[in-house]
Amino acid sequence: MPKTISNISVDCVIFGFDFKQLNVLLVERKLEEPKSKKVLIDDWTLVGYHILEDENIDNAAARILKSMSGLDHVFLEQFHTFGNANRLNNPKDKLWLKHQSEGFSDRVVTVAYLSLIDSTSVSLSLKERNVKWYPVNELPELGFDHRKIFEKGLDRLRDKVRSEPIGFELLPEKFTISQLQRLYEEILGTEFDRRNFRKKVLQMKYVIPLDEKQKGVKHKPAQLFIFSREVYEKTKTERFDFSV
Amino acid sequence: MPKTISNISVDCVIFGFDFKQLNVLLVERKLEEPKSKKVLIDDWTLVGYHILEDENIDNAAARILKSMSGLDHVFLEQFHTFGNANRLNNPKDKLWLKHQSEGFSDRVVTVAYLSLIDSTSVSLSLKERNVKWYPVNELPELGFDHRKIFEKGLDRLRDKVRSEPIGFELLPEKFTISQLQRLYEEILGTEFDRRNFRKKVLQMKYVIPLDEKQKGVKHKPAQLFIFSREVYEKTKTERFDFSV
DNA sequence: TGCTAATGTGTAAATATTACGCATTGCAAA
DNA sequence: TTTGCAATGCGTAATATTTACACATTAGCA
Repeated sequence: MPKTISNISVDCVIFGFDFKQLNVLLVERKLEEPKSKKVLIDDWTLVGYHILEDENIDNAAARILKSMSGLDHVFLEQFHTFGNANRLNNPKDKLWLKHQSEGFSDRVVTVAYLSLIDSTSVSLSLKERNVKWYPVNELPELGFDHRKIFEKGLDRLRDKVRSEPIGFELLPEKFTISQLQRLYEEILGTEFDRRNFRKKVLQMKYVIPLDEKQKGVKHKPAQLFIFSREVYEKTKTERFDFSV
Repeated sequence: MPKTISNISVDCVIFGFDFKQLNVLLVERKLEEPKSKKVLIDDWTLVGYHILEDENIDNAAARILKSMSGLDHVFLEQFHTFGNANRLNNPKDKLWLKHQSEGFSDRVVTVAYLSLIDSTSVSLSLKERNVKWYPVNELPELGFDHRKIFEKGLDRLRDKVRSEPIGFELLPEKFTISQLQRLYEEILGTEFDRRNFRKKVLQMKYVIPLDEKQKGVKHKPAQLFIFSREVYEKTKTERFDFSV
């Protein structure tokens, strides 16, 4: 691995959706006293890493995302940079950094990314550290200033999902209209009328009905749809709008 | 001046409005061969500077903005971080950096800020370098990757002005409805129907009519209004919307 | 006094949003 | 085989919002 830049890092707020809840991907941060095995730190963080010399920041984020999820070419977008002088100054964080092998600066600026992935297609590669999906409203204690970063990422998702068709990134390629509705309701914390929601979606020419139905459900199976970015780009004149 | 961090900077895209055009504040970047006086570089850049050790990034931006405009407590918001490995690698930029006294890294990540100021209240403090307002569609050649930064800043302004009441930041405290309309038309590149625009604005309870009229115009003087952020925050339930 | 260049107001038509009820389908239990 | 369940799929009326558009008013200035 080439050398990293000691004072610049990237953190990813990676969202997934399991048809019930909106989840975020976290990594366990655990530190034990070598001899006594006493637990010094046991909390969670977003996934992140320092950027490499000669590496574009976007590429650093993509690298980290791929190493965690195995996924490439998914929605990944910078949303904010956190660089307060004291952001790594609380005792636990200092302790953690001291125990890391690499020589990190004590003043690190981190560029935060928002990522949306189809979590049904991902099996977490656990590697040496514990990685887990947490529902966004049941988060454990987060290290560093990651709570703040997470909140801002969620805000950005909520903002953006209303004006751009990025919700689809959280669903499998083929999805039903109810699944899409549940997703939007989860993200925005609202409820839509089922019939009006359907009407609205059917107007979007880039949400394309398939000749195929849902399987393995114990009720009337719903029709499946796909999202076409190509059609979306072509017909962009109509404003995308999922306002509450 | 305390020491700066060599690989992290801040750049500000500062917008102003002169009731006709939307302008951006630029600084001249000029370099002459010491002996022959041959002009090696003569172009323009956004205003920016490296951050100081122990200085929060937001504070660095505020410091730079104040040093240029004399203004404090104006609209200032981070919008994107630019950190491609090669962003300062073109010959002119390398030459410029070589001639700067301070020891800058050749890999600098810059955090870009969007600022909106009432340019009618500002007299530029020229200092040692030439500072000028340029209409956003008549920009001169920009150094570094500042063209790209500017474009993204303008995009952000256009986005944001439609969903949040930030346009007022570009106007004097007291303004007429036509001035507000011209501002929105300039930013969004559209035209609004005068009567419908007025109707819309008058519905906003946080745009408050004064018992005072425009002076020094040679036609029927218009009523003056002020924007009240306080009232806005209180009545935020209604969505702010200046969609095209 | 009259001209000019803006401001200031109201209404009808078109469009978009909301509210809401009933028939249909496939599975599973009786 | 029938019946009940749970969700899908469809249509219409009421309401709210947006758009289009025309004429009277005011202050400065010639």
